[in-house]
Amino acid sequence: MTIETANYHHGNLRLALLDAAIDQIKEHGVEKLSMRGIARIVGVSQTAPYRHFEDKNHLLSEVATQAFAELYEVSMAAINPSDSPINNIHATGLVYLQYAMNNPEKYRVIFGSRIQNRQSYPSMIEAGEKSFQILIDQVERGIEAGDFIPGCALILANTLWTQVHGAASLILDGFYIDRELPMPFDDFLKAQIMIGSRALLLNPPPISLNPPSNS
Amino acid sequence: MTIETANYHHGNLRLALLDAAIDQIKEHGVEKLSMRGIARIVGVSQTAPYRHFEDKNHLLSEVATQAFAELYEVSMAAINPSDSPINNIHATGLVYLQYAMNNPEKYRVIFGSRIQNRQSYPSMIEAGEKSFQILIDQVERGIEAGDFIPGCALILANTLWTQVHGAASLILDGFYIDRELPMPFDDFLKAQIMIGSRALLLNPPPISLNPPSNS
DNA sequence: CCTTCAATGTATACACCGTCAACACTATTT
DNA sequence: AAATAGTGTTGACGGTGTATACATTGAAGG
Repeated sequence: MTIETANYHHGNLRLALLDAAIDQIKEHGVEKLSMRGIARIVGVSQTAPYRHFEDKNHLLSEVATQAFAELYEVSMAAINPSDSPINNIHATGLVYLQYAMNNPEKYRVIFGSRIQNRQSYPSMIEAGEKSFQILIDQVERGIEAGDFIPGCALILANTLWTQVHGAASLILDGFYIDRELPMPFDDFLKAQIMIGSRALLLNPPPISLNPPSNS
Repeated sequence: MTIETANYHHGNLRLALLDAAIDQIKEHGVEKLSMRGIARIVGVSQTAPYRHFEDKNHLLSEVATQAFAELYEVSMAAINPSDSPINNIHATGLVYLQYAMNNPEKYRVIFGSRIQNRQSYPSMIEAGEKSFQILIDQVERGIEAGDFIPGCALILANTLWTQVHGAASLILDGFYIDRELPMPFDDFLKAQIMIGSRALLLNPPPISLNPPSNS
């Protein structure tokens, strides 16, 4: 209860450890995160974290859950219910990529293979599904409106997800650092999203890529 | 030269270490790979590997280069020069995904964040670019034939790559283990590829997803 | 042929890591 | 006031990547 117990009992070690972990991940990447390291930062003994997290994997799964929640927030904020599904998809795709680029190490925690046994962390999975549901909703709207390929919304939403996740991964893994692109990077991202989502349209408009895309 | 020097000098430690490393990666994943471990397997001292690989990162980059080469091989084998670009793209996409699923740990070495400073391993980068070039070539053919969106082949090829890489990542990271799909997994993969590549077509045919796709 | 030398191996050591077990302190409940 | 459950510490075990110094050897040059 008291903020300054100051001595033996930390007060809110659990939270402090999580914060320290996220900090370290942001700063030096998941690979460099260590249990002993965050204990040192928070100022407790090296085994204290184990009173609050069964092991490193459990800690990471909580970080991932939190990151998923953030991904959900930015995606949701990009949705405008009165706008068209395709526009909403463009918007969420863009903020998704921006989140990944602004939080590369957190994104890697979510999707990298650092966390094992994903299926045994249901609250993390759920947080991820919640974001995905945003996409499914928009796709369903598009199908109902007759704009998208009819059939299974889940499949279509999946192509969108894989598209944008693939782009995020490749970007974070440095595959575009040296490659010379024919347009500014930001336009490149938009073009990727536009093309990817074009696949969903029943009658996609003919487009060309040379003029830097005005829709 | 002699196969059985048997004692102090191993003969071809470098190769033996690489083999052991790939073996361990296949069996237990990159995360569990250790320099000491492969030294133990090969039967040399724990620091012997450092006579042949500057550090673990260099070793991994060689494994990745090798895996890229395999990816190139399977992709190239799926190309039939007399077939249409879109069909070739479908075919390479499928074998790409199959490679990823059959060699999950190797795929993770290539793309996971285990390897740092990618740009300082030019031969690895080159091996990757070579595979990517296959896609670019087919896209260029499609553009020239007037079937694909005109403009920049690199951008279009990239959407294909991100699509298929995103799918591979999500699959390997276990995101489809529990999700119930409306079709057999193999059809799911094909549907993803078909939809993704549909984005490139200037006048994509109207399709529906419910009948399990007969093209 | 013998010497020399670079290549390739080893032994030892340092500084980390995740995590277990035993013990110490403290807030809360009985 | 005593017991207990929660939270902290100390110390240890077995693992890791890698630097340093030393040993062995096959090949090259006198």
